[in-house]
Amino acid sequence: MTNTYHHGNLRSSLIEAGIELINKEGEKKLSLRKVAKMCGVSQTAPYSHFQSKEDLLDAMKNYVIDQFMEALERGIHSYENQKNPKVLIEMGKSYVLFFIQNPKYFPFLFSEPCMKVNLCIDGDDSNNFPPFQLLKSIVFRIFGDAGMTKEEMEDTIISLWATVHGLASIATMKNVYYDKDWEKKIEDIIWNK
Amino acid sequence: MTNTYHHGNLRSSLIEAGIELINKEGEKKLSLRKVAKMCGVSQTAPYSHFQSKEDLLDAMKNYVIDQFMEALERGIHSYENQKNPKVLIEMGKSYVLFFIQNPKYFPFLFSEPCMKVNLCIDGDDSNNFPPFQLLKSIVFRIFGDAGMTKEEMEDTIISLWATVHGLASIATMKNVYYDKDWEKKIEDIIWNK
DNA sequence: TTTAAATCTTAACAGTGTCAAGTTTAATTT
DNA sequence: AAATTAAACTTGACACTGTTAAGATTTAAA
Repeated sequence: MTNTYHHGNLRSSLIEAGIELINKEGEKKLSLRKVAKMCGVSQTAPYSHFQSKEDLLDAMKNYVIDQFMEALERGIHSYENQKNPKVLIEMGKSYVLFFIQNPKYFPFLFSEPCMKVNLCIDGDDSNNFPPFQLLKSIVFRIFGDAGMTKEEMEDTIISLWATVHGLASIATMKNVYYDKDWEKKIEDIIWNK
Repeated sequence: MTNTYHHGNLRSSLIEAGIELINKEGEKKLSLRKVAKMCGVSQTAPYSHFQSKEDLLDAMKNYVIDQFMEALERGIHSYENQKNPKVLIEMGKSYVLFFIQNPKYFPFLFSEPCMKVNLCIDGDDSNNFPPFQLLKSIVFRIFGDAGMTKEEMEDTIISLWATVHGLASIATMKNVYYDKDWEKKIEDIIWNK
């Protein structure tokens, strides 16, 4: 049939076209009208699937977060013994590496984050930013039975996240010049903790 | 005289009005026209002083960087012995504290930075991002004569910056919930390095 | 088969950055 | 002191933006 009025897959197409634009030109140059045109659809068609531009951006972020979580979990499962503290190092490496491989995702995810992050040790995790929730659960799994106090675990969690997140931030800043191999340097630094 | 045609101070007024807007509503809601209106001047008047909106934003960032540098230097000089490694901790605390006190400045300065950062140990520092140049020079001053290799110093510099920058990033994310005292937690974490 | 709902369309609105051309004031030269 | 030039501003216009309103087309439900 030659029906071109209904796209069929517009919602996910818009998300993927949007992410393509993010990787090409960054969030600042992304416009709803461009994304719509990429999908061969009128300017206002997206409003059948998203309340606003911000709403589409949130959906795109969730799409990226899913990929991010998969990368983190691949790193974590490189050790069979899930109580080996080395899994934290692998997670950290995966964290930084994901953004080195997808530099545009870092400012996109973290400039105006779409999700809540609860740092409190006994805080509600059900709506927590998934990567952070994952870090929290792993620290608990490794150190919870090992006599570490809650306060020490909280310090560990925040410190780990700060270091790794800071490394990712530096490694992906487009104005940072560094002539050596980031991956190696990051491994060095994470190991020396 | 009743001359209101020439503003007299427009360039700096635009910068300050722009920063006021950043603090009120963030960079995303800042428009050239709003800033111009705040200064009681027409939409295109800013073009006599800045080539583009981006150009004004860069000037605003440099204005903020000056304040930032002052805060860092106040922290550094809390010890008279400038070779005491504790000055690095004071610098780190000042770094994070500056952004806790001015949360909107963090995404503003680092989302699309206006200056180059050269991480290479022997790199050219003349055009380097001033706060980073400062960190580099202090690490050199403290550890340069103390038998530390260049490679170790580079590790130290990147690691310090990553940790402190990561802490600032976390502490200022508007979606991060944390019910305790950030300043104390940051002190804990920086000291435990 | 009619009705309702979902998905799309065009037309229009106010707001944006920026250019072009002209006006007013200040500075410089004669 | 007068004339000229340059700097700092103005209005008007352009293409682009997010978003709303009202209507058209297709699919799903009754």
